[in-house]
Amino acid sequence: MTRRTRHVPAEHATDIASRGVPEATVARLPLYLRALAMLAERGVATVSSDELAESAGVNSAKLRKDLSYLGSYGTRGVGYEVEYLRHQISREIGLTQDWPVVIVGIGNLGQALANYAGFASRGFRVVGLVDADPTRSGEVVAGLVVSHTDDLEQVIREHRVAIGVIATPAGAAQRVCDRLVAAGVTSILNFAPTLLQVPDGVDLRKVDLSIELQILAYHEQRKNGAPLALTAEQAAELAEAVRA
Amino acid sequence: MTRRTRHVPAEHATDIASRGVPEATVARLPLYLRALAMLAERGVATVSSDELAESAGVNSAKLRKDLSYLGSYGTRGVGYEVEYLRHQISREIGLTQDWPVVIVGIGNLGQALANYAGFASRGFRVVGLVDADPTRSGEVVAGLVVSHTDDLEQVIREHRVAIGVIATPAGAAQRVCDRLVAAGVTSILNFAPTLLQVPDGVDLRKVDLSIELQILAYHEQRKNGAPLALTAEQAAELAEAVRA
DNA sequence: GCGACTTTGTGCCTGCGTTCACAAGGACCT
DNA sequence: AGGTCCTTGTGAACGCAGGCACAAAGTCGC
Repeated sequence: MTRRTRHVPAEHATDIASRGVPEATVARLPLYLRALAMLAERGVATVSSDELAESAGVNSAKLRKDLSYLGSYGTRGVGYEVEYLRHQISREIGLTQDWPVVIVGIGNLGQALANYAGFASRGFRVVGLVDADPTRSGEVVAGLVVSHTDDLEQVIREHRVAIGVIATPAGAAQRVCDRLVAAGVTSILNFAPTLLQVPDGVDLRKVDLSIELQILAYHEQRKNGAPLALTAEQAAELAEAVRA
Repeated sequence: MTRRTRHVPAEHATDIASRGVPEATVARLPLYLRALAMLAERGVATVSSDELAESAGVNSAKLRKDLSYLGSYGTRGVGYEVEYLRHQISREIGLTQDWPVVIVGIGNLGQALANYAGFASRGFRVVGLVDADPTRSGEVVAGLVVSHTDDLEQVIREHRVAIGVIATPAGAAQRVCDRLVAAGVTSILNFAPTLLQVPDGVDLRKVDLSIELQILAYHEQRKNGAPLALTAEQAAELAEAVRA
């Protein structure tokens, strides 16, 4: 029963519900939210954990446990009310409020992000597009005028931006990161393929496009490729295994 | 000592080294590879686990344990030879061979991926760009001519593509996925915000841009925002906690 | 050649996350 | 009103991953 409580001085009988949601659960809440959105669109009013779990692509026991961290929002014997659950999860993640976001680096990736519908539809509002290239300033991308990096701090303060997205080349990422932090940004999503240093209190998440491909390559190699291209030691070990 | 062995009939004294690398380790190998590349570029010949761990942003004990799954490539009292370790990790992931990749959906994201230098430099070679929009066929992106979706199967067979990248809208993703699988692709990286179904034997990884932002929003809400915007129940619970 | 020093490789412990299986609880029918 | 059926919520067991701390093993200086 004792859940993980962070920076909470005294442990009481029951934790405050909204605290102590495991990180793994938080990462899945958006999945459930999307599944619920699809169900709502189809006019489904009520859904069981089995059905919802299948829509989201997870185990139903895991789904129920995840939801139980948020509270008891289901009805035994019936299931979950789609709209109600949707609202509860949205509130838990913080999607009922508006999150102004600034995107730094308006290359192909930055533009893709600026145009990404998944942001706008979920409480995120891109309020600033910033690029270091002066020739791009003034250009309109996704309905927004691109600003020069010099104006980064102004954009952040003006719109009270708390979340920044870095889509610059690796070489510029740390400088941009430092400036974001200095200007008051406390959550950063980094697409640049480099390790960023942030002070305590700033959340940093990383999306690395090439790492995902490399992981796929690893598994791919182990499927059919591996037996065809053995190293000397592997061949020796395999031979031994077969002999036995 | 007994590591996880999958689909191996008999367990021998020592597992085949290249098997049984934990998934969490596989996901970090690309990190080490990048750190090593940076060190090599700086002319560093030898590196200790402490130094390399810092470059990669992980715990040094974890780094050593990860590397130990691949073999004993270090020298006690000295460290790891940068180039040698780099080669070993590359070979383990399968980056010493060439991986032809096809990208489906040449929107902003698809273009970003096609131009992404991190692919080419690590054994991945984009051999096909495919888009459903006929007006885009013939267009040149990242030095490649965009093909129409109709030619997808031909591109895959011609180049023996094993890895496909889906960067289409959500609605088209499953159809594209099915065709990739039917044409022989066995590893898929999906950027479309939707759940894909693949048969056994096909590896599927997902990158969801909006999920990452939502996770950040969750933590952001819990920093300073939460105390300012309590729900009625949260307020009641907080009051109770303070009273005690 | 030997001892001191350095760094790897790993045994062990701890904690988180997943899954099973079932009790608890509510709806619905009779 | 009572019983049956269904689905949630969760206790408990298990397995993977992370991290400490140390023994093993090599280098380097003398």
